[in-house]
Amino acid sequence: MLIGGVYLECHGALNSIHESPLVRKLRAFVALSGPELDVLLRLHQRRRTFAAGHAFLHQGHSQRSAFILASGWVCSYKTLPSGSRQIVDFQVPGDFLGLRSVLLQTSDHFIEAVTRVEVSEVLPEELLDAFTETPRLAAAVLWAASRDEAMVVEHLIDIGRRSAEERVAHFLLEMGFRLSLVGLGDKAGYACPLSQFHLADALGLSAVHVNRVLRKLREDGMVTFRGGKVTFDNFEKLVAFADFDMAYLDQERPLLK
Amino acid sequence: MLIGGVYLECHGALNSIHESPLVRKLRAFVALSGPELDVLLRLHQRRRTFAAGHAFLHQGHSQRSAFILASGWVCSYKTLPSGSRQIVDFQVPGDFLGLRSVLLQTSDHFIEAVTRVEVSEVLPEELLDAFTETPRLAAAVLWAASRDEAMVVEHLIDIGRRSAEERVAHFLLEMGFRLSLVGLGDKAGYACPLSQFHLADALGLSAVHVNRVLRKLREDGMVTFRGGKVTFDNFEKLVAFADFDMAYLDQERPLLK
DNA sequence: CGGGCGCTTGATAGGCCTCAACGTAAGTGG
DNA sequence: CCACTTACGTTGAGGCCTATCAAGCGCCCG
Repeated sequence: MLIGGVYLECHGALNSIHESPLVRKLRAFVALSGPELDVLLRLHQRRRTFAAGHAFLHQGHSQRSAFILASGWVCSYKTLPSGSRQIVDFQVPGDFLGLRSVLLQTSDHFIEAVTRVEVSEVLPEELLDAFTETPRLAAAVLWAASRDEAMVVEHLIDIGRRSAEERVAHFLLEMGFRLSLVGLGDKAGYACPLSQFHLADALGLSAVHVNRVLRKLREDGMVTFRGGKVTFDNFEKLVAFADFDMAYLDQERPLLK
Repeated sequence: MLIGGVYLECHGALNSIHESPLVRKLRAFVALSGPELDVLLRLHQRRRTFAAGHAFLHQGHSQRSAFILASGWVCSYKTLPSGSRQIVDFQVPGDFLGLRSVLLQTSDHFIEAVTRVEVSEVLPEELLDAFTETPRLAAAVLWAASRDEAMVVEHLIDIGRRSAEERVAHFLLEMGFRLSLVGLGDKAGYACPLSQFHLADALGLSAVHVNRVLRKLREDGMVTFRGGKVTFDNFEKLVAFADFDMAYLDQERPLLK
């Protein structure tokens, strides 16, 4: 997809475990020891690539693998008989995919690549071995997974009780914050490969209305969504307008010493 | 609250572990052995009662305990600065409360008693001990917790992509199905202590509109919500109308042998 | 008996959807 | 190199769905 060529990717093999977005994210929560880094490196062995638009996990399938997202964006969604779809969440580099469907054996939604993506496939045994071998690592991963679930809840509130403008503003901030955890964004903005249709499907709006709302937010000098980039024109104003609470994402000190 | 007196409660001490709604629910997933029942009994020791309307878990607090809900309904919600609130989920007898906030240490929402409730308080050590002692039990509990999370996702779709009528219909069916797992409801209906305001806050609607929608559903002969009771006047028609998928809740055979 | 809470119903307003047309940019094949 | 295609973005008109405001009813309880 690569809109306008501004979309960042990290090509090639993983030269060092320190390049992994997952490692970068986990380090914000827990200081990782040498053996723990070794285990993480082991989990990154089986690299795979999927083309943009490819759905690689299907509703109802008993999925045998989990994936660590190395580069690119994916989305998980459900469809309704009316034909419309609801995007439940987006995943960005450093996120786990299908963690729950390994630990338990339900895949109740689709997962589709938004851009071309690179993932590391993790077999169930490998994951369980890694967790028993390094419990602290398991705690850190589950902590991150739980934070993702907290965001699904926040997403629900977004849709249930906020106006269209607030929804869009809140969503753009949230994605920015998640990306900043893996070094792919800051208070100035970030590269975003999503179309206005993606926003619409995620926020329960029509694409037409998303377009109008984006124009309004741009004209109000808060945020610009254009050409595959999100630019925060006035970060503080946007945070106030969207009632964005960074507390539930902000983890200053490592969780475990 | 006890609307109309029809609301069912199980009073008094737990005479037998078999009376526990949690045991009843877990049994649908896994055949429980004697030792496992003993462990469950141990978790039920510390009984507590909360009055209707009492909020016993607060946003931001570091909660030290989990609870097993024995009787009554509770709801978990978040509030917005505008004053409105979004109910994320309801819990009914047999559900765990605050499981995540024990395993990890975040409580990002409120939990409030809808009716007078009876709970068993479970200390973190007790829970972790029980899980290491009987891993199959841990799997069953996590399975149930995962099913609850799947319902939050379904709830999100409810709000994002369904009309008000479909939302209400889908919600009433979902609660009915959850209650049937613990023997508190069937295809005829169930006792429901919720007010129309509760429905509104859960479904992202105004109470006034909920009222109109309920009238419509009643006049169309599908479901009656009145006097603390939900009556399915035409179960099949309602399921079809709401596009209710029982697959993700329906667990015919036990998960583990 | 008065007051509060929940339910009910009507009138009005507005947010968001749908339909529709057009612009722009990138990819494709002759 | 250009016509064609496709995808995404933009803008307008009209209308439905749902919120808001407001008033009244019934019931329970102090």
